[in-house]
Amino acid sequence: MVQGEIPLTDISLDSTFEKYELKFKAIADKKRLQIMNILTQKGAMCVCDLAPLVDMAQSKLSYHLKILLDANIITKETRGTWSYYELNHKVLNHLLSPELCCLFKPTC
Amino acid sequence: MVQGEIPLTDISLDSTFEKYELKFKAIADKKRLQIMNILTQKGAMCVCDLAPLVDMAQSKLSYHLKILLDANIITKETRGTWSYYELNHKVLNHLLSPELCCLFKPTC
DNA sequence: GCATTAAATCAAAAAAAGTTGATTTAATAG
DNA sequence: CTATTAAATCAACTTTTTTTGATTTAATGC
Repeated sequence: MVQGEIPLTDISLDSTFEKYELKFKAIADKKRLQIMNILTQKGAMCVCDLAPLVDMAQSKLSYHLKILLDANIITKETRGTWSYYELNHKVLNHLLSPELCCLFKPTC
Repeated sequence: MVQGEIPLTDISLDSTFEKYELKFKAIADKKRLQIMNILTQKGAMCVCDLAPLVDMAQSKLSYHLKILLDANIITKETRGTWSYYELNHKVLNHLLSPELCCLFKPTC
């Protein structure tokens, strides 16, 4: 492509699509939606307390939490030996319809 | 599990999560988001006209369109030898935030 | 009928995502 | 310092998804 003809709009759309691919991939999983739902009910939780609730081995759960964390769907706060994970409502509200967001609000 | 102790709520949540897994998986892909964006601009399109725009072989494009169609993100109407695909705005509006839906509206 | 075009489908291969059990890192308590 | 617990990471493996090129199905025009 000749200089000066770079389609700036397409490039930014492309990185927009990449951004949402990451986020939608993170929530495009039954188990991760279940994790999100439990975090909705319980607020912040550590891996060791979450594992029995979702019936997952620790390493598997850490793997799924990392995917949600990398997509900014959840946040992490480490206190001592524990890591507490929590839903990132701001990002979810930006992403999902109000109707769907209700799935991730304790009051709905 | 003993009869009568079936957790109805969890079962329905489970099928809810499965439903959204399918839908989010469909849109959790850069190429499919690009297809959706082009359908936003152009309205209904047939495979043969869409293929060069997204720079994809016919079989590959048909594969991705089928995934979007199965998730009800797009609709299909066959006229003669042609199949016209179109965005399903109703489903998208239910799924995505108004902010995000703008990505898939020609007027935004 | 035959040739042409559109699009779906198929099977094999490649790539990506998820699972498993073990190991590592790091904080805490004794 | 040692033992214990929490959680991340790793490597091998399995499963799922995507890609590719070829084939099939079906509609149209001659």
